[in-house]
Amino acid sequence: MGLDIGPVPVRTIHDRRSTINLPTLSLRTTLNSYKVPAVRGGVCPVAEDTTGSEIRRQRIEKLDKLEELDGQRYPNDFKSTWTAAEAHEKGGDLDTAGLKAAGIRLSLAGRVMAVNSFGKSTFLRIRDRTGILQAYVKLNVVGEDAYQRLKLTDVGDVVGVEGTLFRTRTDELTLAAETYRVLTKGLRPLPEKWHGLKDVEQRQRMRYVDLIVNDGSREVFRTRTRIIAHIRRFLDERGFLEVETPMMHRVLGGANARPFVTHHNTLDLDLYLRIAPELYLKRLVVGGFDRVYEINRNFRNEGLSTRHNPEFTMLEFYWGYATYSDLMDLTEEMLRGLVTDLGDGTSVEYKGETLDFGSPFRRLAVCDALREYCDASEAVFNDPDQAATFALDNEVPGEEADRIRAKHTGTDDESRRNASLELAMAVFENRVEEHLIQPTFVTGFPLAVSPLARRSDHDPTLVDRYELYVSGAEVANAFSELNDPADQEDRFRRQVEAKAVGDQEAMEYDEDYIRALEYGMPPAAGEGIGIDRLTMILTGSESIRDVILFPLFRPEKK
RNA sequence: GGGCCCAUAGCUCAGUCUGGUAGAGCAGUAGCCUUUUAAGCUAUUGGUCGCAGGUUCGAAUCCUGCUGGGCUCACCA
Repeated sequence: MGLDIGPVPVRTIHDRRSTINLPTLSLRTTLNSYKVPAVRGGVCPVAEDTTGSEIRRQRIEKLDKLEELDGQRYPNDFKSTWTAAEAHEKGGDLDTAGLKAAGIRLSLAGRVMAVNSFGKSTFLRIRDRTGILQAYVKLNVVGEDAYQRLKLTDVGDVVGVEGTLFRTRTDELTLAAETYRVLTKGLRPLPEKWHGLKDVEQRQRMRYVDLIVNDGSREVFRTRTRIIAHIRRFLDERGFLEVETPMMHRVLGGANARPFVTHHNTLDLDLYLRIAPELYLKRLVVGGFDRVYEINRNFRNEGLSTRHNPEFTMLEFYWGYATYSDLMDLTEEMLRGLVTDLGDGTSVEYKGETLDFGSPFRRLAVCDALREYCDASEAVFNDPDQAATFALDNEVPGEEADRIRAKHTGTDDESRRNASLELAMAVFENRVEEHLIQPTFVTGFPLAVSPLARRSDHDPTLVDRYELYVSGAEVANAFSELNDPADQEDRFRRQVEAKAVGDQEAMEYDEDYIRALEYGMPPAAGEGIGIDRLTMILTGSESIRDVILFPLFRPEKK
């Protein structure tokens, strides 16, 4: 059974503020020195949390002592001259004598990741956004006060060090401190230095901690950004214009999915969070931006899984005077370039398979796939009764099969074939997708499941559409666009009818979009690529939550 | 929503099968230590064993329910 929850209202911040309870602040009453700033609007975001209270108490005491030494608790006047990476660049080629001669001075700020103390001298590993540089602090060099600050330092604090570069006995480039300051005292201990933070839930709920301690996690999100930057560059170079279209829609459309609903107070207007930007981007093609793209969020009110987050990022782009066949070539070129740019070579290891992006991608029609993987007979594609039996044999729920048949009431050959193909499509989703490991363009989609795609010139029951599958998951969906307003009107009507027989994911009739098409949309082809899923494959992540910085979770219970 | 699995110190984990005073390493605290890098040595703090019931003389351990999470199925991209 599917999730049978209706549209979920999204409350505004204003609404939530008026209903939230003021949490108690345990520390405020037990620790005089824990100074809490006033919070606007009387809503304090600090919830009661006694986690590691003993350790926190000790660290707050250290913070007090630092204030006694320095006159303030959280100084913000420290400037680092170089990053850790720049220090390694400047000093990396010099040996002990060379460094002494060069006398390279710098100041560096970052988080303390490890401390090795010898009483009157101490090594610190300091990490900034670019990497790690070791610092060496000696009592007789920095003086009593600075060394006292050092003794009040814990792993996890943010510090600032100024000094010159030298090499240790083990030949490690190190900053010999002349001054030492604690910039931000960490009140909570970092996870264990060797095993790190492994608990999946904690890593995702407290991403800030995950990013501090897990190198792999930082790398995944850097790679995600590189992927998006690469795609932008690729499209920009080819004359595509990046735009932003509305996230709040009055008419549901552009995809088949269940929406979130929100509300505009002044206009007293219910709005959907968009499930796809498609219909707006194609309005822009009408407007003359015939190479246009958007990389942004979509929202779908459906279940959560390792492949689904309620908000996810899509690239959608539209290319005037091109066809879905041109798009296949462009997509291959884009992904091949991306894989080459990110790693070495044209293949990617994912879930124990070597995915080959170097060779031309396989192209496979839906019907051929069903013949190959499910032994479908010809009758399955033309006779709704045979198709229904085929569907039930392949674990399509009877309820779904009935609903599909109810949408196709005509008795002519074309209607019968439409019904058969839509049933066959359900089997494809159940039985074929999992086999499509290597990048594969699946073509020959039924018109019945493609309300926005251009009808095939060779078969009126098919459309010029493909989906790209990689590692058994849909990564892209593309088609030659339907720009015949009369045909589009007819397709919208069918969506409305489908909604009437219980298809909760069907689109609504979009009058304004029809009007736009009546002004004339140039022939065009468009594609959507799931950035999260692409990132999963290119970073070796098995869960979508590993490539989304802050995935949706149930609220933490107190 | 169904199935399987998990929840013990700030973190990583033993202990559960076979019920008998709550354990280790790291982190922390107090010392020693001026070239370490999972530094070392000595001592030591820290737990309502996810929550609520039940069985029992006695429950981290057995039973039931609940909460949160993971995988998976369904829905979907």
